[in-house]
Formats: sequence, structure tokens, C-alpha cells
Amino acid sequence: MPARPVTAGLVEHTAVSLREAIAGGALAPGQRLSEAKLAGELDISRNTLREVFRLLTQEGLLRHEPNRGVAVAVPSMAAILDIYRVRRLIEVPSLAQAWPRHAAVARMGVAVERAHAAAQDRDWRRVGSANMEFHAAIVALADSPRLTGFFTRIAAEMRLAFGLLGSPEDLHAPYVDLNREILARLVAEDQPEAARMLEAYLTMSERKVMSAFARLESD
Amino acid sequence: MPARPVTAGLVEHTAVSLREAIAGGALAPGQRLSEAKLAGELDISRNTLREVFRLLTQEGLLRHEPNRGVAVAVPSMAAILDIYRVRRLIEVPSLAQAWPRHAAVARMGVAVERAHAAAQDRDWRRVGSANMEFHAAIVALADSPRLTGFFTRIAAEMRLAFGLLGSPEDLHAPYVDLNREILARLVAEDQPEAARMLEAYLTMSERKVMSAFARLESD
DNA sequence: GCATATTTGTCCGTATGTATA
DNA sequence: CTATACATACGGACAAATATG
Repeated sequence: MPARPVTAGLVEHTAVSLREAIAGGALAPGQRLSEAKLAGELDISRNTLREVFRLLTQEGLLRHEPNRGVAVAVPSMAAILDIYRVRRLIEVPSLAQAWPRHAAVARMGVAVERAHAAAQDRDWRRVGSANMEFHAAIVALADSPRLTGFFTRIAAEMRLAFGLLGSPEDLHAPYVDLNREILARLVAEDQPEAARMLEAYLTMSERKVMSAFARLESD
Repeated sequence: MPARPVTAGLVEHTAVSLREAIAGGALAPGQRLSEAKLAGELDISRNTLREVFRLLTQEGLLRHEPNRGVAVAVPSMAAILDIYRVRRLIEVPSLAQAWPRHAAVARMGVAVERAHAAAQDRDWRRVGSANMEFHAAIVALADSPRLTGFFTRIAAEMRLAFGLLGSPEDLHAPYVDLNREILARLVAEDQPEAARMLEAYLTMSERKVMSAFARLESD
């Protein structure tokens, strides 16, 4: 039984599956992943799986310890603080200097509507996803491939943290209307006010995430 | 003759070598890298080399085309514009909000001295390296692991571009004294003026790089 | 503290599909 | 259009490091 007939994209395909498994909480933070076992479960070879591990390690979703294999990354307080500092640095100027008729503005609108619909269904995980999409669109306003790629990595780490915290209502719900308001200010060409609101959002969100995290660690 | 006795770090070690080969110009931009051939030359297995390729592709030094292998990335005008936009976004706030007695300030000083010494030797490549180290230290002022990692990736791309342009005197020499002045302003706790000077540097440098690039493409 | 089992790191050989001369 | 080269992926092997009893 020689090699499988599929010849392309197995690594990328597997990476997508693993990303979802991690962000979705199927793999708990800190859990070690055995090459041999996982390769067997996914029905791919160890060599292929190792390449997937390299990708996800680079993205910050896995951590690699020499001769000890890889484990799902565990978000720390320091990591969350750092992530919000970076988000402030990137998102606020992107929004402040945005052109109000940029294509990404439409993406922001779609995200707002999706968050609204999800909130009516009381599906807070979907609200969280839509919210991240909203912020990804803000970064896209800057038209910088490198910034966009960097934010994608950061967003993956945030999803990991949210998965650890659960996705309770008060972590995502308050921002549905705030996001809509930010978008309205932007299309009204009042970027300074939009940027101020975004900064307020980041401060509030950071505070909530940090306190939820503190509750979690005090077990 | 079974597996080689070395057991750790072969991938990282090889990645370092390849990075230097690329940044140093031993591998020309656009050149395709054959797995089998390179693996033979470096005396490592193809599987190991493929993992190195994943790393460097993620860093932007190589480009990967499905079923066509990897090639050394070729810097484009768009890439250089993007890099300088990102550098402005990251470096200027880092410096503006810096604590003048941060440990990274010492690194800045070392970089200034190294650049000075290299300039007296008229070794413009070494001047360029020291200059990048100076700016890496500026980013380190922000104390953000994610920002530092991101800048490392950007710096690798810049070295690639400089290698393509050659390292002529006028591309690096003017900044030795300017960097020293920026550092002096910072230790004098005049961050606003230091930040202004940094912004002026970035504008000048970007202009020179872009025009050198344009000369290169008009062949 | 030692012998042993497990797991990672690396190698090789080979099959298959895609691209190119 | 055929031949050839090459990238992609598989499986098996073994040495070294780590974990376990």
C-alpha cells in the first residue's frame, strides 16, 4: 500500500482542521500532542504532521519544546496584555487614517450584521467570531499585507484565549451596538471620533478579558 | 549507515545558514531551490529541508508555489512601500513612549558604536547590519514579544532587499550620525524630538531605497 | 539511581501526480 | 506527445533524549 493518491494541499488542509479543533476547544490548552497518535487519528504520515506543527507553532497556536514535542499553547496574562497593546497600536491608526469608502468598510458592515443576527440567536460564540471579523476588517483598511497577516496570527491567539474563557454573554454582547456605532462614525467621515470609540472598546474588552482570566486562575 | 547522531536543532541550524545565504546574496532573488539538490549540498535529508522551507516561507524570505517548489522571494516596490509603512507604525510609537532608562537603550548605544566603527572601515554592509540592530533595539523598547517577533521578520525582508540593491555607501552612511543624535535625544528624555527625527529618517531612507530600486528595474 | 519504555528527531527508499523540455 | 524531472506524500528504520517503573 504505497502513498495516497492525493498529492496537494494535505498540509494546509490538515492545518485548517487542527486550527478549528484548537480554537473550538476540542483540544485543551496545555495538552500535549503525540506525533504518532495524532498522525494515526488523522490518517496522515508523521512527516506531514510535523510540517503542520511547524505552521501552527509559527502562528502561536502550538508551543514546541525540544525533544518533548508540541503542546497546545496556554494563554497567559502577559500574552493577553501584549495582544491588546499590539491591537491598540495597529487598529487605532488604521481606523483613524481610513478612507471611508474603502472596500473593507463593506466587510465591517457585513460583520456588524452577522453579529447582530447571532446576538438575537443568543449564539455568543458566533457573536465573538463576527466581532473578530469586524476588527480584521479594520486592519484591512490600512491596505498592508504584512499588517493583515500579523493580525491574523494575533486573532488566532485571541480565539484560543476566548475558548479557554468560554464565551459568556458579557464577553461579547456589549460590543454589537458599539461596533455599529463605530462604523456609522467612519462612513460619516468622522474618523477621530470613530478612533476614540475604538480605543474605548479595546480598553473595556481588555478589562473584561483580564478579569475573566483572573477568575479562571483563582480555582 | 543509519541516521546521523545529531538529534536536535538541525532545522534551526540550517535555517540560520539559509537565512545568511539569502541575505548575503549567495542565493539570488527569484532563484528556485530544488529540494533534492539543496538537501544533497547541505547534507541533510529532504524531509528536514522541507521543514526549513516552511519556516523561511513563513518569514517571507522564500515563496512557495504549489507543486513547483520554493524560490527566493524577490522584493517588489509594493513590498518596500509596505515595509516602511509598517516600520513607521511600529517604531515611532515605540520610541515616543519609551522609558529612557530601558535596557534596550544600551543596545541602541552598542549599535551606534558598531555602525561608527564599520563606517570608518568603509564596510557599508556592516554599517547596514548595525543600523538594523539599532532599529530592532527601538522596537524592543516597547517590551512586546509579538512586536519584536514581527519586526524580526520585517528586518529579514529588508536585508533581502538591501542585498538586491547592493550596499552602496549612500544607502547607509548618512544615518550613522543621525542614529547617534536620536539616541542622545532619548537619553535626554526628549522623546518627542527623538520620534520626529526617527520619522525623518524613515522618510529619507524610504526615498533612497525606492529610487535605488527604480534604477535597478530600469535595466 | 538504574534499567527500560516511550517519543522525538532524522534519515532513507519509494510511489504518484504535476510541470516542463 | 512523450519523456523526464521534480514536488508531494507515504512508511519504515534507528539514535538520542526524556519519561517511567
